[in-house]
Amino acid sequence: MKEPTFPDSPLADLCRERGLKLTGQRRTIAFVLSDSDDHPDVEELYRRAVEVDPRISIATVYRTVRLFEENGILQRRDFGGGRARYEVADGDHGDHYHLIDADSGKVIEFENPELDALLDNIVREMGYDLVTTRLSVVGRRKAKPR
Amino acid sequence: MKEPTFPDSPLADLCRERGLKLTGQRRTIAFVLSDSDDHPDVEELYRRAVEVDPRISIATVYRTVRLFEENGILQRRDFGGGRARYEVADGDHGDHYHLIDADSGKVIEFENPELDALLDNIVREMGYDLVTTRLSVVGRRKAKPR
DNA sequence: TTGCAAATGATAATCTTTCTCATTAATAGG
DNA sequence: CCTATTAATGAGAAAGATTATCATTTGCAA
Repeated sequence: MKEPTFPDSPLADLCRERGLKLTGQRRTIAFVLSDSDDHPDVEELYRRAVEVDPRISIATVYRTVRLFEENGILQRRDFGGGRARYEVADGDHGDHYHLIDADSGKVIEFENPELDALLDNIVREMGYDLVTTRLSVVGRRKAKPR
Repeated sequence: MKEPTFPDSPLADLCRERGLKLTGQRRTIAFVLSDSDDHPDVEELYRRAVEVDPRISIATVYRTVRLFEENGILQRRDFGGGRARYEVADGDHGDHYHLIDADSGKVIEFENPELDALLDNIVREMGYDLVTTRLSVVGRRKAKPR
């Protein structure tokens, strides 16, 4: 059986750095994730992974995605629709947020330092340190963009 | 069989106002919801509803909760843990948000007009009208509150 | 009060995710 | 480089949450 060849992805390196065993499947999944700039669910990740290496099972995708989330490599998102979706975790810099088009369901990412700061403040004043922010706003395209 | 007697709740009125048929079960569920100030999941709602009127099935709770959500009476929340949780929808005034204790999982509600305004602004500048905000911040209690 | 469309109850079916367990593979040490 | 050990994987079963089915019941308008 032939091993598919592709370079180690940034996420694969991250995986090794965290002391996780870098198996072929994890290498593949990490590659696929590094290559994605959207928010795939597990089914979709599995589809993409199989393209790269058919010797992979959906159970492993579930396992890997969970492992990566526990290790801060991935973040799980819920945009409705019943299945969890994943994206590469933000670095130490600013978080990013999601605007969901109420009609099309399309997900638009945005950043906003002012929002970062305000949230940090609010949480601190309540006596907590901010760990994660899960924010998605649902919006409807304005009828008359001026 | 005896009908349980209790007054129409605010949510029951809302239900009628929206032109939804006010069945005994919906009246019961609305009552239970009006009486709750937490974020019960369907199982928990079912438990509370059965207390009031045992002639109710969990299927109906699922159906009602979905109906109420579609009609803007309830909002569905995801705090992790695999099941959807529900709360009475905010009025036209300010939204409210959730701080989740990272260690205990406890949900703490808060409001913040500044945050309302900022989100509204951000979304407007992206060409959208804000429909709903889903925000929960996960925080960890500070070790040394000064 | 009656008729009918809609809602309900009980349970089957579906969908997503996790678990089980026999097999396979990664890695440290020789 | 080879081997042993320990963890990861594959395939499918199982679990958990939610939705669908269909015969029966009920709200509500006429």
